[in-house]
Amino acid sequence: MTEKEHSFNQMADSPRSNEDNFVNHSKPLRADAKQNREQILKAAQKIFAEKGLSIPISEIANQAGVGIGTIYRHFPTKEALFEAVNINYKQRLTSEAKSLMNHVDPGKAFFDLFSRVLDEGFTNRAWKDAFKRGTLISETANLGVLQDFQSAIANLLTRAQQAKAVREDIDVQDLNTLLFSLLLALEQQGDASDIDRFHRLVSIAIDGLRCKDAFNKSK
Amino acid sequence: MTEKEHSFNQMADSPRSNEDNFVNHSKPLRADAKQNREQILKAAQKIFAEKGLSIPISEIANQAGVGIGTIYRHFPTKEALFEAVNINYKQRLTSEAKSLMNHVDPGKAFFDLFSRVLDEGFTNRAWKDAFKRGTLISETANLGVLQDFQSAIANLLTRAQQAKAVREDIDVQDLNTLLFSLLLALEQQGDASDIDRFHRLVSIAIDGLRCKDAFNKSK
DNA sequence: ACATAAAAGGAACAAGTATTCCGTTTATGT
DNA sequence: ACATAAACGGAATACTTGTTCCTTTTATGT
Repeated sequence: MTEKEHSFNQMADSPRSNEDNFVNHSKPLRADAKQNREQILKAAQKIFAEKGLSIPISEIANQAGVGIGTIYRHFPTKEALFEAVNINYKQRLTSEAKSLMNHVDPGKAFFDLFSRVLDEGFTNRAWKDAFKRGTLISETANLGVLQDFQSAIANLLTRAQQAKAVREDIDVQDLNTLLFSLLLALEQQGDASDIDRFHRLVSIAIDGLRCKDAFNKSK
Repeated sequence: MTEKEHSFNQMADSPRSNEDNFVNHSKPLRADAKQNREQILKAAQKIFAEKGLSIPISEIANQAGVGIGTIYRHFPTKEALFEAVNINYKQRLTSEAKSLMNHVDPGKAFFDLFSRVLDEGFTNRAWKDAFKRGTLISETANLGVLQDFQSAIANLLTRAQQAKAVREDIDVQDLNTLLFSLLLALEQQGDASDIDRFHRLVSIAIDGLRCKDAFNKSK
């Protein structure tokens, strides 16, 4: 195994005390602390997007110009930091989805969102990894964001199906899995930057999703 | 990160001495050693297929009823063991591909192989992982097997394209990536056993791969 | 049976990295 | 300026898992 990839696992199984190990951002917050928090989020956003969930937390600390301890003061786990960063992407895409819900052409609206999600993933590794983990959001607190996202997609899918633009035998879960699989597709094979190949794959998926109406070629 | 998955990485960077640390299977081989070797391969085949490359080597040792040291006596690295197991799958599928090369219907031949590869991956996690790693085979010694496999697929693809059964803008690499992505698709989402969903995805891919001849719906 | 080289086994080691702990530094109100 | 709680930093800890090393066991030929 010559590969030099970073690890995915090994987050401690049961943190000994999550009590007040990190700031309970509910009331005050000292000036420098606030600034550091922002630096951490900015650094995390950048690095997670570039390298994905797998980079060591220490790199984010470096990039942010703070110590490891400081990160843990602000976020209880690496996971929590990851989510804090990713929730933005989700909200952005959700609002795009919502604005597409009233588009005159349900088919176009659907495929537009489909492409948007894929484009985001193509350039944003954090988004890919979030998809990869299944749980787009696990915090109970942010459950709403996930539900919004899912229901926006479901809505677009249903409308497109009713308009006979998308095959009717699939559900949101299928869609999710399909998106996921395409996002991961280019992770392998050396040049993950081959955008042409990526577009060809997306094109295959889109054609495959189209409603075949009546004229199905026999098997 | 509550997930309890096993690790993917962390194989030592540069083994200190691979000289004669393991048996140089070229001449003799004591009776018990031979038997153990087979036990190890059998166990590895089973466990890798079930759990993928990520299970700890110690589990294979347990399953095989031998010590860890014994495994390393036979195979220089975990990687080497994995390859020893996987080479079989590749040879099997390659011979299937070759026998399809003379099929009367190039389109059917192509899609049959396509499905076969996916079915194998659906039930065999080792195969999925092998795909995932990009390097289906890295040993120079076994390079031929990989080339056979690739060229068999390339042949089927080309014939299908010439017969206007498959869209012409894709190459073997695209195909590889597509297969890979579908194989990974179900790794996420709890029930990896949802064969119906899997078939729906494969169906989408197949429809997307079909040649659209002339009547392309406008965008 | 015996000698001996082959083989087995598994404790010890190496490495990567998330998380904790605690002594030191700093912002803030008085 | 000062006191003090808040925040910081990063070495130490914990834990996982591939690989090595060396002692003990065993097959095999005589």
